[in-house]
Amino acid sequence: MAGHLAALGGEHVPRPLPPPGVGFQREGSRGLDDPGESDLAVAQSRPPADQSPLNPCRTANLATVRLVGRAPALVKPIAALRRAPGPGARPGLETPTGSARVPRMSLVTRYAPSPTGPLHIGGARTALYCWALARRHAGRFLLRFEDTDRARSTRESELAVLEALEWLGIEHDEVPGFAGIPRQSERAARYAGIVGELLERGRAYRCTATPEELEGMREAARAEGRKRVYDGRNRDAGIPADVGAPFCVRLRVPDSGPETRWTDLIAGASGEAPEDIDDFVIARTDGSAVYHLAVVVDDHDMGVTHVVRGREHLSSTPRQLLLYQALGWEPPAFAHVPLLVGASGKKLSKREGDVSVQAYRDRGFPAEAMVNYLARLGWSHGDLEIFERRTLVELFSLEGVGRAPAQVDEAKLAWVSQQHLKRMPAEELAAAVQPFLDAEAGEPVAIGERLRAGLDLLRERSETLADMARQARFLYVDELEYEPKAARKFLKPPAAPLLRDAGAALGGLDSWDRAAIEAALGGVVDAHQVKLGKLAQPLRVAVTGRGASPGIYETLEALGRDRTLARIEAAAARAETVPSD
RNA sequence: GGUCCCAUCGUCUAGGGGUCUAGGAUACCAGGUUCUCACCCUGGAGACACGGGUUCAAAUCCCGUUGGGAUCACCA
Repeated sequence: MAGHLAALGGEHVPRPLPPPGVGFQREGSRGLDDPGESDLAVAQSRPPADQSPLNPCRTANLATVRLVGRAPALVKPIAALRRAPGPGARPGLETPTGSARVPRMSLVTRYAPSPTGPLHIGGARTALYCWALARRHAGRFLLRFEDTDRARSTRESELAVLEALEWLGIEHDEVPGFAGIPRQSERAARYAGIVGELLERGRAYRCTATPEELEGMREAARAEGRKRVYDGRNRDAGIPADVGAPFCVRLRVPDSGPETRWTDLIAGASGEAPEDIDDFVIARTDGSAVYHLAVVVDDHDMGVTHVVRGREHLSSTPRQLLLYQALGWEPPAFAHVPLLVGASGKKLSKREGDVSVQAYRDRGFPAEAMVNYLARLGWSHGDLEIFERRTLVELFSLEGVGRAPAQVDEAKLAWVSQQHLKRMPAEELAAAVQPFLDAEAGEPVAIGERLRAGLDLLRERSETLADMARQARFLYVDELEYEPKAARKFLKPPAAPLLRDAGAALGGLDSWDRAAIEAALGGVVDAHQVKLGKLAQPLRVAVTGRGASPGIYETLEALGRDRTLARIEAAAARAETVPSD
């Protein structure tokens, strides 16, 4: 957090890059097939010993140890990867021979949001993929704010985005040559210089066409069925800077040429015929640069090698390619991630409810679960369903990303969340529930040994941290409130003697542990000649106030002797006074 | 409308000509376990959008149709 925020302030905060290969799987380090205590890599439904290529638990190790590509036997022929025929072989990330176009060690990705609101989960997923790709290849993951929309961009949103990424554990690296996180709004001079250069070299020209003229051209183009709208009237007019009329700057787009086609790392062969592309504006009348120019210049200046971004940018990529060409720069590799859609099947929007990362955090989904779910939404690796960040970094590959849009399914998110809750280390779990506990209690709650034990019992019964905090109420509130329905059903006169005897048996215990409690209650059950349920249910309501809870023995153990006895007494008294119906 | 893209159970996905009467996960249903709830276990139902090709053989390749989406700005 500190790093992020300081960086935002524009100060240079050194964050040394790890040496190549450091940070993940290294030679000699523990392999994935060693079931470590914190490793969540679980291939559902496959025996652990299975060595099929689908089981990451063994084979993936080969690929990561030396940070080279997958073992040759496991990698599909590059050509077959994405139905990407024709020229421009897929820029291989995983070629075993090491002949990848981009040297692996220098792989650089970036996430470049417009700070116009909170980070939504679609953006978070894109950032996650960028981050995972960079980490997987020991490269760097950079951040940049595209805040040229001055009206809608706010510092507050920048903060919100940073906070969301921070929470998700998506850490960005320092951008070489920049102080803090680059903002487009601060780079106007650089863009202007580039525009000037393009003008000088004849790759761009000034155009004085008015909005009205443009409107006319649009109509004409439509009427004639022409693809290009701009008729090129000022293309060769050689309009000087001192025309005395307002002008914008347009790029001279070639009539033909291959530079508008590329092999997208996710979408496959992509592109558009150059003759369909207008001489588009690169600098507005007020001299400011247009978005496409800014991205290209920024990505180049930041040394970005792999542009991983949302699918909505796919159709503007040809124009950016044209810019790279005009500038004489080598374009990066592109990977366009399919959109995330809501339950309606439409693009994610406010209509679907609050889909911001913050909203999910506030609802109690652990960050690890969000990362897991989001990563798995559109990306897959065999049957792997539950995994942690570390595993994602070891296994992530653009080849595993699908091409179809994905829909958010809260039911599955809930399941993923529960799986993480079940396996989270105690320390982590305590830290994660703390805010929910406090909120539920209305005051700070201290997590002692007892409460921690109680939390443990609730892991497999909770889908979210909020859920867990709610169920744990009986462990930390002084005044127990009964669920009306449960109390009506179980706290009745016939239960009173059972409760009193249980209280007496429990009160006479020397040690307060599960075994002793079980023995004591067993005695009561035997004495009354009833089944355990007859005692367990009233007891459960007595101590938890609810009809459902973890097993009764461990519940009492976690609650502690004093509270247990007091609550049994209170419940027995209540049971006696309630008229039998 | 132009251009481009996408299409396997409700959802996320595996699949890349034969190994597919299509696998896994989730959700759903039934049963088991059981002091409740959950977890867990077992079983069930559930998909190649449609139509043509190519081929001895198509979920897989080609064309078309349908449906969905993105994008077409001196927005980002």
